[in-house]
Amino acid sequence: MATQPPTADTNEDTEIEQRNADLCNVVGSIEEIGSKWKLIIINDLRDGEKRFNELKRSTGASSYTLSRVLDDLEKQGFVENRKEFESPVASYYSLTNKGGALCPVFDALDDWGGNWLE
Amino acid sequence: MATQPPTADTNEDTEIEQRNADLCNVVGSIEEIGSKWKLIIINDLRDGEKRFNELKRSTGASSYTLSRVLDDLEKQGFVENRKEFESPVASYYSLTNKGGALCPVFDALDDWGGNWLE
DNA sequence: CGGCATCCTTGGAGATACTG
DNA sequence: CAGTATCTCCAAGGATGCCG
Repeated sequence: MATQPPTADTNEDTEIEQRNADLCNVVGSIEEIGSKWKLIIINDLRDGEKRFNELKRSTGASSYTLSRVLDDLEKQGFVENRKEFESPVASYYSLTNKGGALCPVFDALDDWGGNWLE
Repeated sequence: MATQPPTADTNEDTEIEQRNADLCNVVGSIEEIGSKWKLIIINDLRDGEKRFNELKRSTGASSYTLSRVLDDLEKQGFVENRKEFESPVASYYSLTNKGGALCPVFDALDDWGGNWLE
């Protein structure tokens, strides 16, 4: 992709706008979930429903952080919470469709890691 | 960070290790590039070579941040730097193979954004 | 143009302790 | 078990200035 010289820039603007339209999705996505804990937690929930302390153990997040991030993810619509009020309270977290739709992203990450990590 | 549990551990560890084996690639990847600016900058370089101030404009990062993150990315092997010392110095940044191999991740993000953003 | 050096503010996040 | 409440600390990152 050679940078076009400033001559005959008729198409350049639209090209750039086109590109921005392209990249906006990525940047927007990054703004939404581009933080370490969000990514790790969402990824961890790909296995299916998990409870609070289970997540705490598997992600290594403190309960404070976990609580906050889960709350955030729930508000953003990535995660669902289901509570059972019997005996010792149990609350289960799982991905919504929106959250589950991120699987290809993690698959790609997994793939990349397999080739380039270590 | 290896927190030693005071009480003798159960066979829970093997379970966790098993899980880590599965998720390690993803988590490892996230640990390496799971920060907003790194992702945004790498994504921005997918178009090809860009110079410092070009990146500064297109990413919106301050020169301080941009400089730091680029430096980091270079050390991590995601980004390459090419300098031209003539006239006003020019330095161009581009993705290495390792960095370019992340394209599928961004494609997946782009795809996701297209469906779930806005 | 590229990019450090500084100062300063914010919040991300660990540790710990406490409740329903 | 599933959180909430503090307290605290440190790194991320904006603003600004300077310099080759």
